[in-house]
Amino acid sequence: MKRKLTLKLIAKELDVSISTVSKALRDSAEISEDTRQKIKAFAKLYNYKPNNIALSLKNRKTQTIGIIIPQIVHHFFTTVIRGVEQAAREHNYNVIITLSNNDFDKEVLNMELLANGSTDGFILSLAKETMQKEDYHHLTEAIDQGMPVVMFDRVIDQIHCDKVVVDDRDGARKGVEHLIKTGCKRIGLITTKDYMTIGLERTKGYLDALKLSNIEIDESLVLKLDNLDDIDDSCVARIKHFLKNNKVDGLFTVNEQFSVIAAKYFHQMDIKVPDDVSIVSFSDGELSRNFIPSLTTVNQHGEAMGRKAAELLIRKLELPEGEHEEYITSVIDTSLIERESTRKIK
Amino acid sequence: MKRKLTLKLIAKELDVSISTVSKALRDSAEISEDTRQKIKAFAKLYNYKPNNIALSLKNRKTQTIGIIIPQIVHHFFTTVIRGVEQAAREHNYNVIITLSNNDFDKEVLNMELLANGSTDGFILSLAKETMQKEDYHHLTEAIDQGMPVVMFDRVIDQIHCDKVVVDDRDGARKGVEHLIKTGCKRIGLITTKDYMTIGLERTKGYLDALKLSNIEIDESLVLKLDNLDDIDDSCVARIKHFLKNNKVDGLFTVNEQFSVIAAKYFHQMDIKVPDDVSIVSFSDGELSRNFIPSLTTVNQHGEAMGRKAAELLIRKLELPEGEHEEYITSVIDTSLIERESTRKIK
DNA sequence: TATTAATAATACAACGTTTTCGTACCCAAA
DNA sequence: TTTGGGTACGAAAACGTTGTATTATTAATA
Repeated sequence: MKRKLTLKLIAKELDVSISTVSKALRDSAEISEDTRQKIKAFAKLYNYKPNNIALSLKNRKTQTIGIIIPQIVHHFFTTVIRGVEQAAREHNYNVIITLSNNDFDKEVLNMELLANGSTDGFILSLAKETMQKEDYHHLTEAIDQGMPVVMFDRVIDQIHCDKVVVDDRDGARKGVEHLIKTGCKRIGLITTKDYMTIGLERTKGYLDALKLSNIEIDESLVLKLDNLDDIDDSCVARIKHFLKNNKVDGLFTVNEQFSVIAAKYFHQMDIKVPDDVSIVSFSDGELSRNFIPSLTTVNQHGEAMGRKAAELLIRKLELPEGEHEEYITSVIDTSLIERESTRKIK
Repeated sequence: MKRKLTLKLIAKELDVSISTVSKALRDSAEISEDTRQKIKAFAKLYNYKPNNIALSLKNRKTQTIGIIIPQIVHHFFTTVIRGVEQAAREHNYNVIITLSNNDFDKEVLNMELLANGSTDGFILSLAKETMQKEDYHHLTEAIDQGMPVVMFDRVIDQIHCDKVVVDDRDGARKGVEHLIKTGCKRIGLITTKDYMTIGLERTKGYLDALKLSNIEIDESLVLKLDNLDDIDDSCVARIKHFLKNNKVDGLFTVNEQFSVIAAKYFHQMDIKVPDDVSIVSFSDGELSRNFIPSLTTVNQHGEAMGRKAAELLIRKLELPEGEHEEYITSVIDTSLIERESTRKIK
């Protein structure tokens, strides 16, 4: 490991003081044209770059915002990140990302890493395990310490901070209503256990849609699974079992994966999509787009969420010291993307 | 923004010196049991956490390693990240990620962010645009400055640093040989333009396999596309056009997406996979696994790559000051995952 | 010639740590 | 009473910056 070039080193080399070097490089008028040029030339030659760590310490500001997300494979999170990065760039902030892998301990660790100096604030979506445990001490701690936090997507009410959520309930309603409009009568739902708030909300939307169309609710058509991110064999088995025992002509699932598993099952059983059964899933991703048939989905506008989250965060960051604003929960709308897994509306 | 608790604040509050607080918190024997307890209790109560920035500055070490990757949606990169994180954790390093989005400027920006203090070293895979431009000044600069760098996957020879690559050529050979073994005679290749080294290497592997089996090489069966990550309509059109004009009974593609596009076309044309045409793609991901039929792929062992990259980096980081070791290029093997898009070997 | 004003540079403190070195105090041994 | 040596703490430097205050030098004015 070589030693990096510092102001001190330059100063010594050119036989001037550190302050002189610093000022010359920042084009201060205090320094004579001569010395300034000399110093700048030297710095350029040896490629001097100020040390960010020192700057952060001095300014008590890092100009970076952190993102903590459970998983990165999801197309949705990718779009969120893009949104955050756009907004960040516009306001001259950098972005770094850490993954919790849906693991509680890792989430805590990452938060501590980001909260203890590396970032000015962060944006996070909770790990599944965290929601299961209902242990939010790391969050409240960070917030109490004055670290601005914005939660998105997987949000919980008990934590007081800015939030950006998608209108899960309404999105699910839209999706299910589309199934109804295209002629489905017996609509199944594959969702997650209720501790996942987004699953819960989407379930509500499903129920809303049925009620609005005066379709009787049949509890046996609802499957609540424990697993959201790591689809395993037992999960696949349960879905197949569910579909075998409950004939449906429409299916709404709270994520892509569930839909794909179902579609594979239908394909295997020679049940035609969308003729025999139509499918709509929440969350638009690569799978939905590329599947045969391509899947009709409820799109979450991740980029808009990311943007909004970053803007909320930056607004907090740039508040004058001591000032404080009310927390906002911003609701991002959804939209239906019609593809081949549903019939056309006549 | 509230002010965070510091040693100085604690010292003032308890009317001792900063040194005493620091020592007490680190359980120094110099401090009496009494004072130590008092200070620790106070720190705990108000949740004192040392400021990482200050520590980094003092120690001239951040204990974090950075990852710069072009895109995050790819399952492959996710597995690499996982590998890096595992190795990092074992050696007590943190990991932060930034995305270049295949954009040259962004790659440069991110490198500067990470190189100027935020990390002790980084692991990167080049952006497509960077390879196109062949402008590597940011890399050489960082390396010259003594920042340890490990490149993976998308690597170029001209840069001197540790590297972790997959045996692209051999992997492609394996894939194409599998097609040959299962009875394919006219095997097409969809690859990228030659500036993408990985595309080039995989093309070589394709040629190797044909030569080894004494199959004549037909240039018209090779399609070189300009686009690797952002599949657009023109890309889809070119693939369809290619497949329409060149009847093949086997197809090898350098990534999942190309295979999926081809498979969709075959489905549309009522060409059966694998009966009429078999498909093998490089890079195993979610798409391959979930497609109908699921795709036979050449798996890259991303996790192993990540691990290796992190280990190489950390080894460099922990080298005593001034010492220097030879650069290593580590080649990670591939393996074939047989699925439904190829026929069984008899 | 003495005073003032401008110019050009430097010293110093601060950001939050850790650590080395000092030092004040007390008690025992000489 | 002096010396020696623990014990318990504090002062200060260092990491790399920046900005304010200060000083030294020269030029212009009274």
